[in-house]
Amino acid sequence: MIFVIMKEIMFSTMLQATRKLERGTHLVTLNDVAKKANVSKMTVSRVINHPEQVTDELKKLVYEAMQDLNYRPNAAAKALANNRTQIIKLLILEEMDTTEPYYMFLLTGIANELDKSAYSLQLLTHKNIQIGDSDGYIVCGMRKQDEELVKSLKKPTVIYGKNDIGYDYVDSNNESSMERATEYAIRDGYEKIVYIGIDVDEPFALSREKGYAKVMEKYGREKCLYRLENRSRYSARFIRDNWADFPKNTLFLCASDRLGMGVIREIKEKGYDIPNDYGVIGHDGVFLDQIAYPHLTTLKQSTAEMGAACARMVLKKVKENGKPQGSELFETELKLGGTTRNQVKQSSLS
Amino acid sequence: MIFVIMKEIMFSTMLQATRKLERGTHLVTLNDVAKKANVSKMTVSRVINHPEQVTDELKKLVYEAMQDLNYRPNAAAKALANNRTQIIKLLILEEMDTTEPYYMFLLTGIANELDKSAYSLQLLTHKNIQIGDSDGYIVCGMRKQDEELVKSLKKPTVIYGKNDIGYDYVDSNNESSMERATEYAIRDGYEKIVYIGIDVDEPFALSREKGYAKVMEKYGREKCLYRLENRSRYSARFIRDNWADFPKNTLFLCASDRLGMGVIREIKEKGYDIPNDYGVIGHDGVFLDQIAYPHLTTLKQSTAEMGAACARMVLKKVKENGKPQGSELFETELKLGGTTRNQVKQSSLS
DNA sequence: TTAATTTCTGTTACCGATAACACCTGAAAT
DNA sequence: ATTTCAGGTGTTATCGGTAACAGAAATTAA
Repeated sequence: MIFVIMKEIMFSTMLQATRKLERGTHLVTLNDVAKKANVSKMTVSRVINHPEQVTDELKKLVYEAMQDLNYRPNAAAKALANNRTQIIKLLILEEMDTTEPYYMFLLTGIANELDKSAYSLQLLTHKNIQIGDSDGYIVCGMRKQDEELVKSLKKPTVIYGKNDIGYDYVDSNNESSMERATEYAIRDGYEKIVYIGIDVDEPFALSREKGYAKVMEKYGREKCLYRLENRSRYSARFIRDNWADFPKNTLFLCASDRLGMGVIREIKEKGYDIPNDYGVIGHDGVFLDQIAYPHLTTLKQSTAEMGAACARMVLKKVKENGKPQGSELFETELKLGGTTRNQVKQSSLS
Repeated sequence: MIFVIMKEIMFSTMLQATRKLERGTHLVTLNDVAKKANVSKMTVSRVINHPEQVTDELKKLVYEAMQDLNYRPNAAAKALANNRTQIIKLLILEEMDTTEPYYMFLLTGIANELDKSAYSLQLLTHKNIQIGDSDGYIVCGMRKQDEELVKSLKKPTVIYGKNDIGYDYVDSNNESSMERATEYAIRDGYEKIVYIGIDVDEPFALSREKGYAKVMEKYGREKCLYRLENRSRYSARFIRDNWADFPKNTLFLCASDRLGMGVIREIKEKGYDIPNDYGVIGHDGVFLDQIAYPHLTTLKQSTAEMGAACARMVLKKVKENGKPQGSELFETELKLGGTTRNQVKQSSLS
């Protein structure tokens, strides 16, 4: 602030109050850099956007000038000239109050990455879908019924979550995640491994089931797979209603921490010990696992990193005029809590 | 969208491919509206920004033209001309993984409101404070140690949360919130009301305590007030360690749902009944109250509305060149769960 | 040595909006 | 009837960048 004020005083003292100064205070422009480096502003612009077209010598001069003046490009001007908006819209199609709070981490990851490219974010929820101008979209929580909407988007789009409609996406490697968990459960000495999945016909749910099924077959264990709505009271009720089917030394492998919490609650209610009598493993590892008591053993997603990856992917796609980017899968981390016995050497895991 | 395609076809058919069309596709500009309405673009601009300077007759023409063409102002151009950025930065100074997920709701509220004014959001966290260009700031989770940082901001700033440093803010009415809860607890027949607060020296914590204290005095009850770090394991341990002090028919009034969860857990652990033997009331009502079993009776904050209010306040402040806006307090809603007896007629509450 | 390229840099026009100014009307004042 | 003035509208320059083109210098080819 002091600097700004000083600058203003200096100028008005010099009676040089140009229109530019009256209007605004953006300090350093391309022009300033250009003057300092004794080149045209086009050259400076090239150094930034097409450095290969500029001599090393000039590039050096320009870089130094930019450093000295602490040049920061004006996103609005850039946007206007490129016919871009410098905005990426994030569509959240899920009800947020029924969902776990990992969105916040996802958002943080996205936002930090966008910032680096002077992009900003607009958040749209199912309640507020004003598909205005933007350079691209990131879509989360997409279900089958949202496909039409997503297909109607006219700009580069990346989906957070595997999908069947050929869109570029970023996701956790749900299959390998559950493989690892199942393997761990078996090695941790649990006899029966019951899978409690989420009752939606979506790729993420199917992948998780597949991971479980694969390892159970590999070990010749009997599969035991259920599907519930993703709410702790349903998993609690499920345990209560089917208690006879679950002998001691059973582990419940849950497709979400939320389901895991219901399971824990009900086992404690029955007076059994976790992890000795029964084990529980959840999935997501964002928040609920820490709220649970004992802390849930869970598969922790790298939510913020995945957000960053989404952002990088859309931006790249924007730059390359919508060119397909494929997909990116992130491994989860098995985070041990107090709901498993944890007698396995971590190093012995694949 | 059909409209878009048609328009493109029309133009190319007419072999009128101007440079504008080659470069981009922003459809309708001020100029287009101006032509359609037979006025200059300056008039259109005035209709938008200074309608009082334009005849009703022309205004009508212009509005119609805008409607017909579905005109959407170009935020980048506007930003550039006004020497603005059309960006508001949100600073989250708290660790998000120790905090409840209400930020997501806050964010939604902010984002929706900003959208309406073609503003977008940039999210900054304590890990990533790149205070670049923006027109204003919204700050959340500010603690004493952050005051310097906040004071160094050079643009209109609104704080989410009451503060002592004279900044405009939006917050829940924490005092009246706890007054209501205390009153309710008493009327619901609990003999002893224990307050479990959060151990930070911040206005929100103090206001909540004050609300409790006030009503306890009013009813001539003995105050019993503790402060803990905001984690469920601490409140659980606290209950365990001081169990002797809590006869049956005690209600624990907690400054957060998180603390409330620890209390519930420990009471259940001891084998007592909630809500008959003991009562629990939490605060926040964003997410954890629904995870708790039984559901927590809590004071639900209007988080999204407060977010919207923050956004409106910064935008107003930006428009009015930083003019102070005062503060805005939102009442919480007493949301009854299974942790209180709920024998009180709601209507009898103040 | 001169013509033909290639490589690099500068000039111009433009993106879509706005403030300042110029101008033009008609009503009020003299 | 002429001057003043106010309100209402159009013109111009500008915000800070970038693409397209033009032009100069350095290479290469002949």
